Amino acid sequence: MKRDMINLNLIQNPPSQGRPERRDAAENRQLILETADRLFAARGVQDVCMAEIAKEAGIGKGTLYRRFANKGELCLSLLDEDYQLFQNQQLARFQEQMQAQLSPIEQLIGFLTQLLYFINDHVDLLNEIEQVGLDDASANVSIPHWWNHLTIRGLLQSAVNHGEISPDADLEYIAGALLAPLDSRILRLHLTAHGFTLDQIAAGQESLVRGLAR
Amino acid sequence: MKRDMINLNLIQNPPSQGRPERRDAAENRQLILETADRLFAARGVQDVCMAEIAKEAGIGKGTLYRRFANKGELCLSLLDEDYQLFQNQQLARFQEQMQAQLSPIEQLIGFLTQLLYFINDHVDLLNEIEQVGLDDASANVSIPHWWNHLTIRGLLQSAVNHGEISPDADLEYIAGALLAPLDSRILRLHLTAHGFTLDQIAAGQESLVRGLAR
DNA sequence: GATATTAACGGACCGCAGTCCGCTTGTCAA
DNA sequence: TTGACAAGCGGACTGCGGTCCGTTAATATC
Repeated sequence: MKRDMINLNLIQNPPSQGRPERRDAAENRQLILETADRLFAARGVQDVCMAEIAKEAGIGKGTLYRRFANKGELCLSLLDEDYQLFQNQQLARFQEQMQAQLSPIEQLIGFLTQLLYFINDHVDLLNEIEQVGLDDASANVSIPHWWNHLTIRGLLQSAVNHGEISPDADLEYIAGALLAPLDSRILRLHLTAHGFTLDQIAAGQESLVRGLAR
Repeated sequence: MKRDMINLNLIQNPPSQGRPERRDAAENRQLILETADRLFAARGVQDVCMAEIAKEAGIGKGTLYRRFANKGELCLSLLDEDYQLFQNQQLARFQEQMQAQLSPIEQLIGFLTQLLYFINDHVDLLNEIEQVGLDDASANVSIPHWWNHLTIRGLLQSAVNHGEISPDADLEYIAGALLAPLDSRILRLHLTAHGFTLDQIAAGQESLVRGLAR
């Protein structure tokens, strides 16, 4: 069975539906992204407010919010490039590993490790992204989250097909449970309050996944 | 080996250190708790703001914040009674189950299920509690979280001693990983966006725990 | 090039969490 | 009873995320 691993790519950098942005609007989008990137790098995502980004970019707050509905969406756009790179790297890895006949369980362990490091590298942006939409019912979940979930689910399904995991397993939930400790808020908790190290987490993940295989 | 399961009980309902509260202060604390409880019940935790609680209680905002440093702390106090009840119930359960010689793994599954339902019943309060302190480095973690973690860890340790789990396992991390999907924010995500049911989650948890046992 | 249309723009504005500080009052010792 | 003082008190204030709406200007059509 083929896994559904098309690069989703529908983060909303250019809105891509309706007619294209006016030139000034497109310029501002770029300007905002560059400004935000610079300010975030200098003083941390948490400590830079939207008004400041607008001011520093020399535009009004209304303009900023016309481009990006909220801080999370801005952060999502900022993450976009790196995340697409990550997706493509993983896709390439899967290709190699498939040819090398690496078992799905091993692939899953590898993916979770890679994901762990990626998330750790972008905790602050992701934190802002995940903060958004606690009331919004659906659309609650950021796009990266869904791709991660889908990928893990796909690997689990492969493992079932490969006989490594019982066909009775609830793959949908297991994927969610494996992903939960990688939520940026939880990860941060684990790293700071609990004092876990990245290697420790990677090892722990691995042992959990191995537990799934019989 | 005995598990460390003293009822922590040090939620800060009366502050319990330093001299006792002045009478007016204690009255206000009660008044605030009752008012908040009523408003939250009527319109939801998220939709009631601190100013409204103060106004409805007929006190100033400063007074409110003198009693409770932030909304999360207020919610924690509101949760206190129920949570202590929960703790005691679980402690009693463990007693029974120990006498019935139920294996630690089974006890853990039972505990996680009970915890799932408890958290589900109090998602809104917990959500507010967990929102707090993303920058605070330590003290980040709410007291309930620690007790839950400690309890799970204790049960895992018993399972190791009982030969159900490999002694090489990283119990500290595993406890964290099992608890992660029960974080109120993640649980809410799972219930709404993913559409998981409580029974599904309980079953999924159980299968993960069984996977840990060899 | 003139004109209409439609999106972009900017900044005043709102609501909420949390802080500050000058005023008031309970409590305890004399 | 009184007086001193720590604790309690209230509400104006700040900062931030996000919205609104009157004004401006880019494009499309003639």
